[in-house]
Order: sequence, then C-alpha cells, then structure tokens
Amino acid sequence: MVSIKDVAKEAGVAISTVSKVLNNYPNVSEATRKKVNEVVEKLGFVPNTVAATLSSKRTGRVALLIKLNLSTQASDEINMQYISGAVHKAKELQLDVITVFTSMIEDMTLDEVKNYFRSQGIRGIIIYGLTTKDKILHKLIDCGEFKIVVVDAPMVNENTSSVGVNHAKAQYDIAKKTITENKCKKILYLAGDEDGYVTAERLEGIRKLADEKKLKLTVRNGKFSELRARELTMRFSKNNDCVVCASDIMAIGAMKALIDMDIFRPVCGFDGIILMGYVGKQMNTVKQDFVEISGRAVEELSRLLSGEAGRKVVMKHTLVRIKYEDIIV
Amino acid sequence: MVSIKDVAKEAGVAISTVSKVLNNYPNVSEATRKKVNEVVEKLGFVPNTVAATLSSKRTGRVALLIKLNLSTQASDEINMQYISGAVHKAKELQLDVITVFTSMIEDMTLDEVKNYFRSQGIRGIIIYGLTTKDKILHKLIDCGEFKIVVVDAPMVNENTSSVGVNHAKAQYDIAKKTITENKCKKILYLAGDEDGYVTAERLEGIRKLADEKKLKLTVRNGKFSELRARELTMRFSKNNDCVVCASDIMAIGAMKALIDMDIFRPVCGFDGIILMGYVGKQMNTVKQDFVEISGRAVEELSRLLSGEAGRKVVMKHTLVRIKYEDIIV
DNA sequence: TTGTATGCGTTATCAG
DNA sequence: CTGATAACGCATACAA
Repeated sequence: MVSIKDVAKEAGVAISTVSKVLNNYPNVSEATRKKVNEVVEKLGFVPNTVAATLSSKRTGRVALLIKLNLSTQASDEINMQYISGAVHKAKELQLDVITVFTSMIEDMTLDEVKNYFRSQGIRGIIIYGLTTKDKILHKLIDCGEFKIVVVDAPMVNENTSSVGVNHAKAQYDIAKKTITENKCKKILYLAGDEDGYVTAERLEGIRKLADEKKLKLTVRNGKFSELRARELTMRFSKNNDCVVCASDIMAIGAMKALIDMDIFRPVCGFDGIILMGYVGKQMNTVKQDFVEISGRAVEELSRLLSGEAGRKVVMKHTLVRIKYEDIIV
Repeated sequence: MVSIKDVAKEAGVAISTVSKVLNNYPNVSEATRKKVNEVVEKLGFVPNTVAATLSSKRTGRVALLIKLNLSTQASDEINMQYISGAVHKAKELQLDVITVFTSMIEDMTLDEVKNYFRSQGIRGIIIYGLTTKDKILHKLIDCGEFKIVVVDAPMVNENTSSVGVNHAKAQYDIAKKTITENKCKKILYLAGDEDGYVTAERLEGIRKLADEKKLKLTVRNGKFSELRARELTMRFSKNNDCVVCASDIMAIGAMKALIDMDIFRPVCGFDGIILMGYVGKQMNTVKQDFVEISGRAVEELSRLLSGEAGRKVVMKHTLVRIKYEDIIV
C-alpha cells in the first residue's frame, strides 16, 4: 500500500508537508505543492480515510440515518435515492459515509446511541424523516456533540441544519394546479401522519389555498398509508370533487379506490415516485429531487463539520404529471 | 470518549489484556475476563472500529458494491433489501460496512479501484448483480487481494464465495406451477440480459421443463426491460398460451401489454417484488429473500476474512402469488 | 497468564 | 514555509 510516507520520500519532503498539500493548507509554496501533487499522481496515492478519521477532529465520518418501512416500497425508492445522492456527494467531498437504519438503534438509550456513533468515528449525522416522536434523536440533536443535518424537519441551531423543499408552497402549488385544471370546489385532503413535521407544513399550504379560493376543505388523517387512503376515499370522495393527498402512496390508494368505485375524481400526490406510473391513471404530483436533496445535505454537513453554523436550506420542487408511458424502460 | 485505556485503568489491567478479552483470545484467566467485561459494561465502552481497522489486518471493513438502475425502481426495492440485510448482519458481526455504487468506480482502472478500496481500509467486498461484462470487477476478483462474495454469480475460489438461490430450479418450479395451473402447452419465455449470469441458469431451468413436458418453447431476449417485454408480448403472445418471464419487471411489462391487448395469458415472474401487486392481475413469481441473502453474504465474507476458503452457498426460494390486497398497507 | 512496546497512516502542534 | 514529533485507539509480537 502506497502511503503518505512513500509520497514524502519520493518528493523529498516531510510527511507533514505532504499532509498540508493534501488538505489544502495555505502555508505551502507553490513549488512544493506542485511537486507533491505530481508524485501523488505518479504513485496513484489515495489518502487512507481510516487513518485520517482516527487522527483528525475535522475529518470525521458521516452517518446516514434511514428509516425503513419494510412493507411499502415507495420509501425504498426514496431511500435509495437518498443513499445514492449522499454517497456520491460524499465521495466528491472525500467524506466517509456509513449507512445506519433506525431499527439498529431503536431500543438504545441516548448514551448507548452516542457511544455507538463515537465508536464508529462518527462526527456528523444526516437524519431522514425525523418525526416528533423520535425522542432519542431529538436529544441527540440537542446534546451538541454531533453535527447534524435533518432532512424535512425544521430543526436549526449552532450544530444543526435543515434541508428540504418548501412543503407548504409545494402543496399549495400542486393543489392549485389540480383544482384549476378540473374546476374543483370541494377538496378532500388526505394528510400525513401527525407525527411527521412535513404534515403540518403541507396542511398549512392546502389551508391557504382553500382560504384564497374559498374552497370547501375536508381534512382527514391518512397517515401516509395506502390502505387508509383507500378507505377514506371510499367514505368521503362522493361529497368532494377532488382528492389532494400529502403523499404519492396515499394518492395511489385513493386513485385505485376511485377506479374500483368506478367514479372519477382528480387526484394529486406528493413526492414524484415512479410507482405513480403503475396505477393506470395520470396524476399530478410534486417532484422532489431526492438525490440532489441528499447531496445537498452532505454538503451542508460538511459545512457544519468545518465549524460553520447551522442554517435552513430550501430546495426547489417541480410540478409533474406521471403516467405509465413516462416510466417504462 | 471512553477508550480501551479507560477500561484498562478502571479494571486494573493492561490495555493488551482488555484487547484480548474483547477479541476473545484464549489465554486470559476467567477472573480477569469477568472483571474486564464488568468494567466494559459499567463504562458503556464500545470499541472504536476505526482504530481497530487501522491497527489490525483482520478487522477490515467491508464494501457493498451495488449497481444502480436509475430509471427502474424495481431494483430500488431489491437493493434496499440488500443494503438493509447486509448492514444489520454486519452490526451483529461487528463488521464495518460502507456502500459503494458501481457508478463511482466505472471509469477507473484496476489499480485505481484497488487503491480506492485500500484507502478506505476495505478488505472484503460483496458484489451484487455481477455480469460477464464487468471486466474490472473480474480482475478484482482474480487479483486475490480482497475477499469477495458475489451474489448471483458462480465465481468460487480461495478468496471468493458465491451466494444465491438455485435459479435453474426456481425457474423450473415457478414455470411448472404456472403451466400446470393453466394447462399450457406453448410457452413464450422472456429471458434476461445475456450478460447476466442468472440468465443462463434460468434458461436452463425452463429448457429442462420444456423437455420434460414436451412443451413448445419460444425464447426471446427481454433484457430485463419492461418496455422490451411489452413489445415482445405484443408480438409473440398470440401464438403462445403462457408468458414466463425471467424477472418481475418483465412480467409486469408483459401483463400490462396483455391487458392492453385485451387477451388473457397466465404470466409468471421472478424475484417477488411488491410492485407486482400494482398491475391489477395476480401473477405467480419466485420470491427471493433478499434481506436474508445479503445477510448470508456478509456472514460468508466474515468467514473468508477469517481465513477460510471460498465456497458456494445456495439459498432457498419460495413460490408465491402476489396481488394488490397482499401488498397494500 | 499478564504487561510492555511498537506500529497502523494520518493530522496537528510546535520549533526551526 | 518546512520538518520533527506527539497524538488518535487499538492489535500484536515479544518479554516477563
């Protein structure tokens, strides 16, 4: 294995000098910098992240904390994009990432969780899909020992950033598009689980729209469940002329229910997953670029790791219409 | 951070003794072993895997090498289960895992790939979905520097194990079930991409069945593509009374084509993904437990890492029938 | 059976 | 601007 020592010897400089070049330290002459880089290239040297992590306080590892919903694979699609986006960006930024599932820490105490992350050399964590019920995770955020980025939750402080789209606006936009296209007046809104932070935000969006357009709004808690969306649609869609859902998975449940009931109502969802194309009817939905969101979360974590303060990062969303022809490959 | 040093001090023994207890070395008296374990418990000590990896030659890290098909999310579901199964088992076995996508190494030379893995402290790799076209990966397997487990490919040598179901038998079983239930005589078989190792194995299974039952067998290369399966079904299903597909995603394409053509043919797939439930018609398929397969791959890698020789591990499959009611939650 | 000492490949702190 | 050298936390050969 070619190490920093080999590079130093070959370039005729000290190990520490090589390290400085590698880490873009300021106090290095252009000449030596150039020479070292040449040798690095020539020897095909790649810094050992394990050693770097052990030695440095900055160069920590990063954990992706992912929630697994075994039964629904809508989340698989999203999680896969989260992981992919993060891993690729991490490679670009020379960060070392490990994937952790909430199920692995769910019956640990705060101290155990901390010890676990410490033992893995973790200094930064990206939390996807935090809910108000995740007590331990909230404590983890508050304890201040780790730099944390929460995706789709509003936490922001010195060590914590939040990344996500503007859910209120996105919900407003997609619903407005849908009701305008179909001239709807009475909306059945299937909200997400009340523990989720995005639920309230999206609700705010639909409420604003209903207010502005003087629409009749019926809100029901669909809990992000396809089955529940199906049941609620069967019960309440007759008296409404449109079903707005806080997630694609609920939109699918609603649409399949409508098909079974043999009545038509425009349905719109939220997320932009490919599964939408398999339902047989086109639907409007909000498309989030999960790969980009996750990549941005890694960048943000990198910022935090280098000492900067937490902040809120808003990502953009787009409105799309998904049908089978679009997704088949 | 509580380190091995703290444990040693508290227990009144040397660091090396603690290390020996931790790694289950034989030459430690029961008394000190007990005392050390008590202190470990009391202090909530968790060994630092980063330091262990750096120090030891045995305790390497493990990489999951995953192929990403951006456009089809059937693979998302499978990959997610692969990752989840591996990560959970790795935690159990105290192995350190990182996730790597083939896209991250696709334009690297063999040396670059090796350096990359070396720099990450990787000593073992699990390769999912290897094809005959992956030249660099084959060289990586042959070079002998890393312990490797291939999932669904027949490579076996001193440093390499293979893990997967018996694809020939599974294909045979599911097709037999389907033709028996429907009294079919003429099979349209949509095979997978010819680069995939499983393609030939599954083909062998269906050929054997056709021979045994004196069936007319039409084989077409569906390339694991939903769109291609759709086209082939449109063209060839009229003259056959059954469509057997080498993957669920092709089965979905075939079934949707049949629905659009408004004719009925029994269709069976291979994999057991949830997406099957969204097509509107029930289908037979082979269910693979990807979580378990991946977990087993990690166990196998752990064996290799501890010096044992490679071998072939055959996992079991089941035959299932998937419909919407089963998958909605 | 236990302890001591050295090294793994970096980063970081000081002198020079 | 550059170079010794001490950490980082653990494993292990060797000495006791």
